[in-house]
Amino acid sequence: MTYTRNTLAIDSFAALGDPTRRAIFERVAMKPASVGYLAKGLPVSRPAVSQHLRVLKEAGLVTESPEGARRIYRIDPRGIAAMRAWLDSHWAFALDAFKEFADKQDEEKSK
Amino acid sequence: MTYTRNTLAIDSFAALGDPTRRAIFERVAMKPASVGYLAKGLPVSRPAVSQHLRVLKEAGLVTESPEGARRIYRIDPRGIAAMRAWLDSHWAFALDAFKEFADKQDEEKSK
DNA sequence: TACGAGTGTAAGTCATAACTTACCGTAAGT
DNA sequence: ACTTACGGTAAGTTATGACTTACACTCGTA
Repeated sequence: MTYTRNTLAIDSFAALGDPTRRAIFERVAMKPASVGYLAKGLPVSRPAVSQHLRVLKEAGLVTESPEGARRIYRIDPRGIAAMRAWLDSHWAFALDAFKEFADKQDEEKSK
Repeated sequence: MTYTRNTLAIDSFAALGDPTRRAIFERVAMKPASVGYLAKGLPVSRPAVSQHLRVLKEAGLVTESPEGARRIYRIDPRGIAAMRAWLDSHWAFALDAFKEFADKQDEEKSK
């Protein structure tokens, strides 16, 4: 069952929902890194990191660029941009709706 | 294994990673609604919706307020705010890092 | 107080996905 | 060419979580 389109933002949420992937993403965001380097600092095997990086790549959150025998992973602005856009589309509305509700609550109390 | 704190933003990503929960959240964001009302518009049972709402509530994405026999769910700005903050903390850096990398790529090519 | 509407929770099932080990390909150095 | 470093993929295991049905609770109304 699919409820909506906008696959980039969607996949990004699912991708960052996993704690291991979020840890990998944060490390890559701090500094571009290879698979082996990332695996050394994490409690999972190298193939696991490799698999997570593929998911992050497909979600538009990181990019891969061969550098000799290694492959350096870097942060990709597209995924973050898509998520920001999705959040912003709800943000203003969320504030309005909540404020209106809060105001009504106050009216109830002061009756 | 837990990698980091900031549980609100973290739980929010995991919560919105599920397509059914994202659908529920989007509907609640558009208009406050009861559990039964939401269930009628979705391909899952009412208890399933109830369980999803609990996850969304614990992630700070919705609030619950009894209204007679019903419980009305509304959007909660805190979850979205936490996610925006998390994203923004990576956003500027992502752009910088990516731009720098792109520039280097250009230098390589023009050698 | 009895009843119907609305909802949360418990328990169990099943699909998904996160992880492991084993294997194979590719690039650089001797 | 051989070897070593690096990393993706396959296959299998296991834990997680999304879903169902059954049950219990609360609130308003007759």
